[in-house]
Amino acid sequence: MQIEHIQLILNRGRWFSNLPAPLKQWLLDYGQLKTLTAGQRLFSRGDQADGIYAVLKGSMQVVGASKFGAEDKQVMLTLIDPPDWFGEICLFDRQPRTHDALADSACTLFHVRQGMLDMVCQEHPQYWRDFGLLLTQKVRLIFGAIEDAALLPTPIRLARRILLMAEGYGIRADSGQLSSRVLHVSQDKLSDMLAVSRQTINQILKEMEGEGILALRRGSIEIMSMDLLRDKSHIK
Amino acid sequence: MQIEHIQLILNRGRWFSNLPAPLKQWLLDYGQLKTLTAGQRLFSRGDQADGIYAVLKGSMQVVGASKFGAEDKQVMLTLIDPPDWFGEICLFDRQPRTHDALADSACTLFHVRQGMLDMVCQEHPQYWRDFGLLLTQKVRLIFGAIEDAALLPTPIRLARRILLMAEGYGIRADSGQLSSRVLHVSQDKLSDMLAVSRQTINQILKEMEGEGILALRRGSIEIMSMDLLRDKSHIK
DNA sequence: TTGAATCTGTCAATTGCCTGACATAGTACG
DNA sequence: CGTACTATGTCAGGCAATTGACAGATTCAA
Repeated sequence: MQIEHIQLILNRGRWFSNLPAPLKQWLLDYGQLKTLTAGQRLFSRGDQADGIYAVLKGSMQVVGASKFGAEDKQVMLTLIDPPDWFGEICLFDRQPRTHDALADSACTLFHVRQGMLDMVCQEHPQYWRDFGLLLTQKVRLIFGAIEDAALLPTPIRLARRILLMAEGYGIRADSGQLSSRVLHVSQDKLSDMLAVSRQTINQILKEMEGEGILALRRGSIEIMSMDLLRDKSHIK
Repeated sequence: MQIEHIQLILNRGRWFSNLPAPLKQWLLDYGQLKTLTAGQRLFSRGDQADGIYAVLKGSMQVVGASKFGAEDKQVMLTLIDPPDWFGEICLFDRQPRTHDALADSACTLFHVRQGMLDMVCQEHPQYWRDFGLLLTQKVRLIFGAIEDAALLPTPIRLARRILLMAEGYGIRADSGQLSSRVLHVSQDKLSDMLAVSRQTINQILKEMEGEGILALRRGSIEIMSMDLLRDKSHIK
């Protein structure tokens, strides 16, 4: 993949596009490409961290697995699409990874190693703030999701989640631009994301299909009316 | 309050106690005391941020309020006790406050203004990393809470929350030391924290009282057996 | 001291969601 | 090409948690 192409993809993300030019250039110079096959594991919870990643192609899923009572539930799965970054928590505290990261589909990642990051932050400590911005962006998203989970009925939460996914979780540089109408996500994964059963998700999706908001396919969802979806989400 | 006393309190927190000495000193020099009466509001969601706070005396509650359907539910309430800090998200991104902050009881806070923090970070940009550590500490706690909420049955979640509160959320410098046996929290607030109804909380607490784990009082809970509580939490 | 407010304790009725089960339809792969 | 696998769609039974209601207890303020 050409460096210009990488740059083009990354610049679509709000975080990267607002970075100071020297740091941008530095990341482009010292980052490495890494490819994963579908289902391949990148790291697991508890692993020693080694840097941060951006998704250039395909998508990654971030999963918190449970070991309680021999069950194999998983939770708070997030799908990470281009051009978003992940793995930045450990950058600061050098503690182990908090989640598992797996390739949802065949992936091309952009990897910047911990040692490299340490170097550049040693030389330009003001960059710590820039990496902090990556963190706060994610923290604000999480707080929103937590409140939704606690306060809203499931159908509205689902509508909001679909809306968020379609709009790139609000962290795209071109936020005003037209959003993607087709989401490649199974009902099964949606149920993991919202921590409700697949049956419940299916029932609500069917309702929304009946209301002309969505069209359901195998492994994907098409948004038929952004306006109706927004209404359902109770967002102005 | 004497500066030595402030220092003594703050040093009990893991974040502050591990700070580089010059930053510690600087915070002590430029921070200001602020007192709140019980119930007084410090800031609200959407407010322009002005720096970070530590609780020296009393306790603060951090609340996310809802405006959905004219209901007045509140969620993800966290009680912040001495010597813990809050308000650090906005430090990085200068965005509005994500939550409301109110005095749970009469409070003495230690306030370091945004302008001051900007100054010191301008001069010593490596301090951004130290403030980032405050953020990651909180992010890791939140991830834990999210997983618990999604995977565990309510009685276990409640046991874990009580254990966490008793142990200062694991962010005390003296983590090995004996934990507080009496928690000053109403059942009502616990229900907000776990996003379940007060009745359910009461029922579970009564069960735990019957098992000899807790003793219930008006406005407070005494832990009778840390070991039994840990068993109930399924934590080794 | 008396009334208001807050917290605790408990009940009954209701419901939203889960578990489990099974049928169908696409997709991948030998 | 047919078998195995995965995802969707749907039903019924059961249960955990919610809502609503009310009574007693403690604290606060007038």
